[in-house]
Amino acid sequence: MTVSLKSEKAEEEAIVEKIYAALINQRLAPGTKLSEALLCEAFGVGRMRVRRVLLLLANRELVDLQPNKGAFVARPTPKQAQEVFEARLLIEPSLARIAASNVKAKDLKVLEKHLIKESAAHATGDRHEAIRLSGEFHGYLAELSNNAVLVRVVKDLITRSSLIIGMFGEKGLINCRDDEHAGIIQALRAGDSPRAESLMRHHINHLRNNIDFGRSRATSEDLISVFKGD
Amino acid sequence: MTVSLKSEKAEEEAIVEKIYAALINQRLAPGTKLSEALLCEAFGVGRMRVRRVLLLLANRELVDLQPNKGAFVARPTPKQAQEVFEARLLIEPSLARIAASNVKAKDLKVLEKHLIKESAAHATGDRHEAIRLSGEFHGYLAELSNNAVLVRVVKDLITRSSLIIGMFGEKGLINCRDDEHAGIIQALRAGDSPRAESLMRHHINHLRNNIDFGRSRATSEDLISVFKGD
DNA sequence: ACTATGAACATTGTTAACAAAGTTTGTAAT
DNA sequence: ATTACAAACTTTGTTAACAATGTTCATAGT
Repeated sequence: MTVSLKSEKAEEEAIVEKIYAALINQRLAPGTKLSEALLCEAFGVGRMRVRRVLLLLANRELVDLQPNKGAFVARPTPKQAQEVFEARLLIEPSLARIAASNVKAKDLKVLEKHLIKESAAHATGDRHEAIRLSGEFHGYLAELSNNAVLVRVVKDLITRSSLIIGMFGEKGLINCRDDEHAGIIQALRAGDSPRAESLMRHHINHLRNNIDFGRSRATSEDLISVFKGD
Repeated sequence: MTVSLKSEKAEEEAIVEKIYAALINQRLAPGTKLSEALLCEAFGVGRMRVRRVLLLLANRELVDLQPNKGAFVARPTPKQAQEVFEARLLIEPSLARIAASNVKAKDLKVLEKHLIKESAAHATGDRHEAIRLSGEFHGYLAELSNNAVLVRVVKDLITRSSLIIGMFGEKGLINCRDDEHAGIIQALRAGDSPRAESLMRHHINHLRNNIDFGRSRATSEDLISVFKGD
């Protein structure tokens, strides 16, 4: 069975990653209750494991742990939402600048291939996939820094951004305009650090301006169906 | 209204904070074993509580959780250490820039009072206290951003920096030269954002350059092995 | 009908016993 | 004396039962 050297630690991290993915995909809407029993069922693990996972997610402010009530997908407040984007605005442009001096030919290949997928998602109007791919793009860029600390921070911010978009929606139709991503890739290829930084700054500003921090819309989904494939 | 629950939640966070403080104070050296029984005794709480605290600390990479062996204060690798300082170099100068436009008169008062304490610690040669106060200074500055996300990130980096200094020591005698802090405060008072940013960048560069990433200092573990031959 | 009350139910939180792995200690053989 | 091995001990990891809290639902009274 599962008792092998595959340490329970890794399995636990895998569950965290799955929930991460579900949050980014917006298959788990803010406010959704994450009941222990259902998660045990969904992942086929004991309650203790599930509770640890929930604690970790709560620590990253992705779920809200209410005493004696249970765990719920976090519902970022307008204040928190703005903080997240302010943080991204502070970090990611500098990251893009660093990326422009670190980037290798093979990285550019990966990014360009990714960009094609993004365009396709936009073309077919697959909104969730577009959001997921957009986050992935920003994650790839962070990884070009070769800095695990920054990668971790940015990935957390990206995940929270998905929650935020789920909470507050978007004013416009598009979330990450793929042509802006294309421009950033162009700057990277040219090794033009200042331009990469500037483009990223404007890009995140666009993202932020497209979010309506005013009112929130919360929905709920069924847990079992969300993790059916796992 | 249940008082017990609130206090328990707070109590748990309080334990995390206490260990945080001990790490910053360098009263807990890297590699030190944090046995569950000992921590239960020290804080007068159950084992479950302690395990949760350790999980949270591990999540922040402040402790190393080795399966079936226990929890140990993290021993940052040279690579990790450089990543931490690279991250600080990327974030904190921008933070100083923002702080310069946000700072109020009362904030300046707090910072100046703090600076006096720092000078005193340096004067009396209280190295641990100086390190603690230096970290606190950087934390205060982060708080001027009014951004909980960034505050959290920076405080984690500061705590890890203490571990790093504990691991790799410093080439020079001084860790955070209080006169550099003084210069930053001066720039803040003048509302000179570019200067605050520039000073902070140089300051963190000095910090980093004072750390010898090459070899790690002896820890308690090493001491045991040293005494084995006697 | 609608609200209020309380009992039955379900879920979360805690504790304690148990299992498993690691560590130390003592003994015997070379 | 040193190494190898095994038993006793200690520490961590898991499980399951229990306690406490929250939720739902049925009933009764206005």
